[in-house]
Amino acid sequence: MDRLLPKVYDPKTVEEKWYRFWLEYDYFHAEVDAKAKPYALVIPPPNVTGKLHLGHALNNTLQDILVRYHRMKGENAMWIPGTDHAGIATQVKVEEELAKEGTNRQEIGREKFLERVWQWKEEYGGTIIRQLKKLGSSCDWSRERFTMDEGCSRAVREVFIRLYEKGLIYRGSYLINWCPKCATTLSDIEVEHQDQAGRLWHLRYPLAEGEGYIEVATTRPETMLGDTAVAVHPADERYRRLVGKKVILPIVNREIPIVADEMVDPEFGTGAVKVTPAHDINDFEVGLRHNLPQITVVGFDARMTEAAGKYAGLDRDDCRKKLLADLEAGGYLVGEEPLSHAVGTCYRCETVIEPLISKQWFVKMKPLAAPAIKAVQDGRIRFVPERFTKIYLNWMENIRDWCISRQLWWGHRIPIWYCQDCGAEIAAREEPEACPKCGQTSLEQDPDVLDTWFSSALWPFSTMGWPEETAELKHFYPTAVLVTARDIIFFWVARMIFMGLEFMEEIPFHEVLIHGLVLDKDGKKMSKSRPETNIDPLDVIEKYGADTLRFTLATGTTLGQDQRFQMEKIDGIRNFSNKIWNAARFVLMNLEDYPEKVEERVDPSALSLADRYILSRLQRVTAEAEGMLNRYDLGGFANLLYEFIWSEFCDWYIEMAKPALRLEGEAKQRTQTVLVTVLRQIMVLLHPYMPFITEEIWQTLPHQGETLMCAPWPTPDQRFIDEQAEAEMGLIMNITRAIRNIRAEAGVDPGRKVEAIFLTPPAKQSILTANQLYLQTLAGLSKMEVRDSDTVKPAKAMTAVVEGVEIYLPLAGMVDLELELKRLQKEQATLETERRRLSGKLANEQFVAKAPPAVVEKERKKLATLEIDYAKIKARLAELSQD
RNA sequence: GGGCGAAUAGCUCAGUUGGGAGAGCACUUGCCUUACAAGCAAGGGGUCACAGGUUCGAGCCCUGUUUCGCCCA
Repeated sequence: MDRLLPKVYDPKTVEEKWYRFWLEYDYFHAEVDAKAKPYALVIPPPNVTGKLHLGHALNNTLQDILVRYHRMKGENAMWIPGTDHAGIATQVKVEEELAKEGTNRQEIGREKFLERVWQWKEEYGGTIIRQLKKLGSSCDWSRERFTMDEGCSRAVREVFIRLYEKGLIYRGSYLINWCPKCATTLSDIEVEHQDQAGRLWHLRYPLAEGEGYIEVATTRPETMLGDTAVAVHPADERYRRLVGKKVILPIVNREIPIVADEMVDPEFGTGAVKVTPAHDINDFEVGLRHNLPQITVVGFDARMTEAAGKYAGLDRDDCRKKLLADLEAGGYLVGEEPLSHAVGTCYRCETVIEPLISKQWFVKMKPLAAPAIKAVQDGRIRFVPERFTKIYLNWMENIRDWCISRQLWWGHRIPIWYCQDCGAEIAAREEPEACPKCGQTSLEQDPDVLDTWFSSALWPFSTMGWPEETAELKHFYPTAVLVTARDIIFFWVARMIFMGLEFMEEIPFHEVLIHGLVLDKDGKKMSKSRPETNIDPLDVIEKYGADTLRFTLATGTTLGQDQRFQMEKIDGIRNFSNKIWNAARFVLMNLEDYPEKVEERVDPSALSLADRYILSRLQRVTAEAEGMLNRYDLGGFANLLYEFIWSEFCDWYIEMAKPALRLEGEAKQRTQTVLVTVLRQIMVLLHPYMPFITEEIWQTLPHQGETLMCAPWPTPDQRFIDEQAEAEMGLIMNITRAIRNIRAEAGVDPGRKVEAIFLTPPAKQSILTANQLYLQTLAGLSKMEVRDSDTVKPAKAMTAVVEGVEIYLPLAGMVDLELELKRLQKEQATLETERRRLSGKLANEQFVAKAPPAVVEKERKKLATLEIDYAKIKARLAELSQD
């Protein structure tokens, strides 16, 4: 039987082998099965703009952990993968490519351009899928989707038409956010507010009648060309008498009214503001309330329009300079002050947004938001961590209508046609042949496309075949949990919720798991502008393996908290992988004479202390680990397993198994059985985190079944929970540590075996004698003697006291009296501090009266053992001082 | 301006109903001990940001302050 493994774990070949194996046997695929408990996830579809980054790696690792865990629990686990067409982002990328070739989209035309984008999608979409596979993601690849594939597109049209027919989609002229560089509208949340150092200019507008003026403050003087009023707060005494009067707009010489509106903050600036309804959202609303004209002075190209008079054609920034000069010359500019203020910028290209009035398509949000608010309020959808509930609700409760049309070519074309003859507006699922009103055939489709997030909002049900009433929808919808980062709660999570409720009449998922971002080693966001901070997950996988990357990311996860990514951590987990590998090597090396078909039921009545201890701990870890998974403490799980494997299984149990394996017959076989049992169960528990190495090892160990990924998830076996074994083992461990400590401090050569004498109360004698083998091996003892406490103490020896057991190491010729005194004095001091603390606490009547009895009892016991150890150390010190 | 998060060992971070301050890395010392030197053993290192309060008892709960980060307006 050749089961020997190489000394250093090589993830590369192993990972490729098993992923191919899983695919070949179709283990990732889930069928609709009415008898099974469904567990469905839909992937947050990565943008086809480029490659995956570490944030994606984290996101998909967490999802894969959950899916694999639930699959092993016997649930019908299904994970739908896919990608997002990412309208603006992708279009920009392809346009950049065209620019390099010396052309642009207008030149090659819409059709050719779209062909190019599809090519791009094929290339990068493919890359993303390959990356997900490298990571080990157990997605059902037969269900892979794309937000612009035929099915999703059909769902988009269906949703649009239904909302349109319900009156929830409308077209109208409103102030929208315009990105001059991307040349498209943006929704409110696609505008990012950046604090910039700006200026606040004070301008004087002369009153139309009589002397005097009103002073306004503005950060955008160039828009004054489009001013149609000045506004003050109705309660502002300073201006009360001016309300209703008129001022002359300088330079332009237009007469505009002074109006009173609650919007104005009397504290800010001069308390009087210029009103430009065509270029500011607040002003726009003031304009509507007061019936003010809208004069557009900045155009779609960010240049001044004809309405700007002599400034027409100037760039908005140049216009500002020139205008300020003119205002100053005319005596209208009375001052300026520095001001830090938030400027709206495009979330894709960071260009300053121009608010403009434009005719666009909107979704009416209030009726859709109401049920989406309720679903979260009444707990049908739960955010994890809980604090994100408030963020969601706050946004949803203050939601404004959603501008969904984009002046792009890449996306879902708006399913509206305009009759060129009668002007009718026709909403249709498929291209209509003739106008239903006038019968003419010259129809033109709206040139715009829909916001990318419109299609991703449908993802949980469009991927399952909606609007057909498919078996998938019946079985798998709603999905179990949505796993995502907090930055797309508004963009995506919120919209899926209201779309799901509207069209499926059911929530899209029961829980929303929000994880943190992956930051660089300095705690900053990784960004494209600082490529040196960007770590490519594929490079990490190439060098260290996917298991290591996954475990590193998972172990750093605390609910909703960001994590820094550091290569030192990767090294540590790589070492952990190797540790597991070598533990498996050890077990396999010791299975030569282990019968292949051995009955592996461990008999609890015939086990050594070490066996009982590790089996008991295994049950506890199994129980605790599952609890952690169920409350999404995925980082806690990783740390628990790390600690259990490295320190309890490897450092203690395997070390104790070594002498046991040198025994003959049943004793040896029992140890082999326990080693195999524990290691195999560890592989099962760890599989969702490290699918590859665990499968490799599991397959090499005696096992049942074809693949670990479908092996049953273990439940703790109460029969093996053994408090006594844990306590006794604790004593053995503490004694071992104490002896090792003495040896190290006395400078005993590590290879040298020494003699030990234990003076112990009768209750603990049998524990020591029964576990002689372990103590001798682990502590390096040549022989050991166990005596009653009250027998004669060895004279020249190093000493320690552990839980009432006195340890004497008569190190012939090596006992340094001074050193020993120092050691014992230090130990005495430590015990003394602790003893004082405890006795003080217990002397406190309030504590004894008010603390829970269990706590008091615990402290009493602690003090009791402490007192004994303390007394023994003290006595020993007295003895030594006498000599 | 409003909201949220963070502040714990030199560094990065855990710490789940309030009851013994922990891990990894780094550091010191000694070991190639037949699974693993990507390892083993032993060790040093903390006013839990600050100030109050509640409590028998606070890293944890309450109030306020400071610094950093994020979101919203």
